[in-house]
Formats: sequence, C-alpha cells, structure tokens
Amino acid sequence: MDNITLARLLDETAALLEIDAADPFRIRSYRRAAEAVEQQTTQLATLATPDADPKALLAIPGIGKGMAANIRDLVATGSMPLRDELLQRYKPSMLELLRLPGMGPKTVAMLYSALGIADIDALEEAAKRGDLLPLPRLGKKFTDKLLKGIEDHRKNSSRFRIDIARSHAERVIELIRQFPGIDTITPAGSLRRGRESIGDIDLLVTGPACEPDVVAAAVEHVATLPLIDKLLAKGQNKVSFTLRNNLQIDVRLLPRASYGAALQYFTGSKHHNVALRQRAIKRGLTLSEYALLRLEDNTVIAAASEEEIYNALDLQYIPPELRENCGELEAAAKHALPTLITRSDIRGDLHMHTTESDGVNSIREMAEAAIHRGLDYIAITDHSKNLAMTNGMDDVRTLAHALRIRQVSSELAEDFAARRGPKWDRHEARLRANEPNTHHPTLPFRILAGIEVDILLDGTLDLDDSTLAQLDIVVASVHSGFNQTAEEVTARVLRAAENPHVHILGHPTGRKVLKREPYRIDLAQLLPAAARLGVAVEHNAAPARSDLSDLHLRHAKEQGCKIVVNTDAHSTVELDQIDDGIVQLRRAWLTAPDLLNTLPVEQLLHALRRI
DNA sequence: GCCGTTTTCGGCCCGACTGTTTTCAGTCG
Repeated sequence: MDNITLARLLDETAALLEIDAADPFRIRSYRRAAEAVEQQTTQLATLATPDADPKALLAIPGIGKGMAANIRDLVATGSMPLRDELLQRYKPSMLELLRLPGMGPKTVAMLYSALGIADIDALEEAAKRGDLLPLPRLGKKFTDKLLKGIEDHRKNSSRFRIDIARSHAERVIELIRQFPGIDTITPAGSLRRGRESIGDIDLLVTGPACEPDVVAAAVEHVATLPLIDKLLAKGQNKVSFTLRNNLQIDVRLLPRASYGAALQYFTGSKHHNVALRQRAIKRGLTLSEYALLRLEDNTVIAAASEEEIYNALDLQYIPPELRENCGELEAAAKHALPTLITRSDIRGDLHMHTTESDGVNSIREMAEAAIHRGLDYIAITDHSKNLAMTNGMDDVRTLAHALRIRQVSSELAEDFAARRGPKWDRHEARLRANEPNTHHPTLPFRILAGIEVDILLDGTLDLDDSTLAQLDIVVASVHSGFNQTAEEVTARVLRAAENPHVHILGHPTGRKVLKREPYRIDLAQLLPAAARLGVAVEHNAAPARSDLSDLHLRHAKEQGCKIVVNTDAHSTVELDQIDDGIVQLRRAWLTAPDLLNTLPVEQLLHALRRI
C-alpha cells in the first residue's frame, strides 16, 4: 500500500467521522495524519511491518500511538477497525456528497437519517421532487443551488493547470483594474504558491476604493463583471463567481493597511496558516486576515507586509512556494530556509527541437532566443527515427545534424568574439541594468549536439550506440506503450537507463505519452536506479508536459539523483516555460547545487559522464 | 487523536457568508 492510498483511507475516515458527528479534534487529527502521510518521502508501508522499528512512525509529527496502530492495520489488512465500523453505519457513496457545494457533514448525516439519501442520484431525485423543502435550512433557494451544484459536479469537477488558470486570472485582473481607486490586484492562493494545478483563483484587491466606508461600489463593480457566468456569493468585501469554464474566482477587497496580513492569509496554504496561528497564540498574539494583534489589548503588531508578520513571529520570511506546513516553519524559526533556485541560476537548457524534426524554429533561432534569455548553453535534441510522424532522424541524419549544430555553435562563438569591445560592453551594461535578476553571458555561447532517442518496447534504443557515442547529450524518452502495464514500462525504462550512452531520462513518469496518467512508471524503482547508474532525470518545465511533481522531485533529491530542468521547447517562445518549471523546483526546496544545468558547460558535461 | 517553555490533562485557528435562523448553525476557505 503506497502513501497516497494510505492518506486517502485516513482522510476518508476523517470524513466519515465528521458525518458521525465525532469529536472535531479527533477528526482534525485524522486529517492531519493524512496530510503528514502524503508528504512523506519514504514509503510508510515499509515502516509499518511488525518487525520494523515502532519508533519510526511515531517520529512523524501528527502520528501518535493510536494513528501508528491504524497505519499498521491498514498496511496489514487494507482496512482498520474504526473505518470498518463507520462503513457499516454509513455508505462510501456519501463521501461524494461532501464534494457538492453547500453540503457538509451535518447536512449529509441529516439527509441520510431523514430520507435515507446516500448518493448523488438519490439526492438529485429527492431535490427535484421537493422532498428536501420540509427539512431545516433546506428551503427552495438551497435546493436550486444544490441542483446546479450537482450539474456542475457531473460536468466538471477537475482542477485547472497553472498556466491556464494564470491566463484566466490575468483577464479578470484587467477588468477589475478598470475601476478607479484600485492600486494592486494580486493573485494569492495556490496560484501564488505555484501549485501545478489550481482549484480556484483568489484575487486580492486593494487601494483607496477598498477602504471600508467606500468598498460597496467596488464590490458592485466586481460582482457585475461581464465575464461572470454564475455569481456564487457577494458580501461586504468578498465576491465569488465562476467563469463559463466553471473556474471559480474569489475576489477579496481589503484596505491597504492590512495588505500584508491579507496577502499572507489568502496565500495559505490552509495548513500553513493554521500552524502559523498556533504559533501566534503561543506568543500571546492572534493572526487574522486583518492583522497580527496582541491578544490582551488588541494592539496591532504587524499588518502592512508579510515580512513584518513573519518577523514578528520570530520567523524568517517564508516564500509562498514553501507554505505547505511541511517543515518550513521549523526551518524559518532556525533561519535555515534554503536559498531557492531562481531563473538566473539556470545556465542551460538541454532538451529542445528544431525544424529538423517537429520544431518550428532553426538551430540558430533557438540559440539566439536562448542567448536573449541569458543562457550560456543549450542542447538541440531532435527526435530519432522511431517517431516517424515527427520526421525523426536515422543514424545518418543524426550525425549530419550534429555537424550542423556544432557549425552554428562555432559561428556564434565567432560573432561573440567579434562583438566584444566598448559597444558590446555598453549593451551588456544596459541589459544588466534593465534585467538585474537575469544572468547575462560573458562566455561564448555553446550549442551541444544531442538527440531525444526513443526507448523501444523492449527497452533498447532506436539508434546505434556508435551514433550516440558521437553526441554530447542523449535524452532517452518513452513515446509509446499504451497497452503496457506499469511494470512493463518501468522495466523498459530501467533497461534504457543501463545504456551507458544515455545521459538523461526524458519525461520520466511517461505521463506525457501515456494519456497524462501519472505514476505509470514506478518512480520508487526508477529513481534509485537512476542514482546508482549516474543517469540524470529530467523535470519537464512545460506545465502541459510537467513530469515530476514537487514530491517526486524531493524523492529524487533525497535518493541522490542528478536532476535537470528542461523546456522540451518546440519553438523559441516555449523557452519561457522554464519559469513554470522553476516554480516546481522551488516547491521541492531545491537549491542551485541540486540541479545539473546550473553548472557551467564544461562542469555539466563532466557531471553527465557515465561511470 | 495529538501534543507539551502549560508536559499526562486540557487545550486544539479565524472570520465571512448563507439561509429563512429573529439569534445562529452550517459551510467555506
């Protein structure tokens, strides 16, 4: 049983306890345990066997004696006594009811005891018949809302990819900004924390128009935006609505004086905030979205900026990407937060395509775009022959292409040498002044000759080893195998990793090709093997092809894997997707030394050399 | 059920919005 399953079972138990109206603090401890289990980087099943050290589970915060026994039961039998008992009293389908808007545990329990409703279909029928109307609080308005909620739930209950959510957020921001007296609109929530998928968008609005005595007009403006599909809620300083694609937007309009407290609060995560408030209480303070106050006399301690609030709680400022309550508060208290990777740390991109296979730009265009973005080197890795639909290259074309790549590389180096001089220095100084956070090349740019070679169904590669031996970078990727099992795909990639000519395992979860189903490759097997063999694993920066979640990345780091972040760009503009990849790396607490392509090119090539 | 500068009991985050509630419980983030 893996950690994800374990966490789900504990979370389900918490939900059933809620329906059962159990002690809310007992429920919370099950929730907390589920969170803790999900965050672990070692498989708890290995710590929950009878012969394992019993202290290992207890070392995890949120897991005590009782929860450790539950975990051991779950691992041994697939269930646990409390869960079995609850499932005799309630039906598993009731858990889905909790996901409908406005339906909480109390309502689910009442509907079950009063009308025997245990699933969505039964609830919909009862609502349409008007059976809910006599029940307390479930009048006509509630019923109408519920029926719409059921419809939405069936239509679309999924989350949105971060890049898609961001573009919607930008459209909404543009419209809100048209109202006079609004200074700042900041996306908060999971968008600011850089999660790879976003459930809803939180927008924090502040400015003179948001002061308490005048805010009503701004609220009205937001509540009547033309792109609103359904208005969900409208209060004194909050508006919630959905767009036509069902993406929910929550807008909060707050006074400037409490901007920091509000930003901190609405950025979350929920668990981070709970832990932060507990810390505040221990210090005789209380934290809300308006301010950090002293409990005894309500004096404002901090409110205007996030830095003030964290500092007042004796903490180092915590970047949004780390706010998940998985160790960041403890690290910040010791002033031991890592210096996270920034875009300027990235020296090169090792996976991209040109018109030679399925890209849209030439070698030179890709290189110049990379230079413009401050990179020192790139690898051109077009497809190999097995991907015929991409015009993949055979051995002869691969070698001819490598020759051209190296030719363009030396041409660029000559240009660079020619451009050196007072004029170039002034240009460079201007670049640095305009983009102080971007790294600007001082060395000749280098293009590495590479390939994205295809891993065949049996784990061999579709080009000769003698061809691969002549290239600088070999990225090996899975592009087929829809009918293979996870075990078969894993075995296949492991075999490819054994090939000493392979430097990087491309999109290593295989979800890009395998219909975006995650975990089709067993990373628990693959990552240690990659570390042992010295082959690097790729984190694909493009959200559409993103491979390793932050949890996987942390696993990879802990196992000692070499990690690279690549764009897999098929055009010059896609090189910018590196930014989304970097956010994921930051969420995984990665620092520059954890990543191979923060190295200068000579050191990189040395590090990629297989033993 | 977990936890401890309050350490084996007595706490456990905070505020806004909704419905039909005339004083608040339930839900949500």
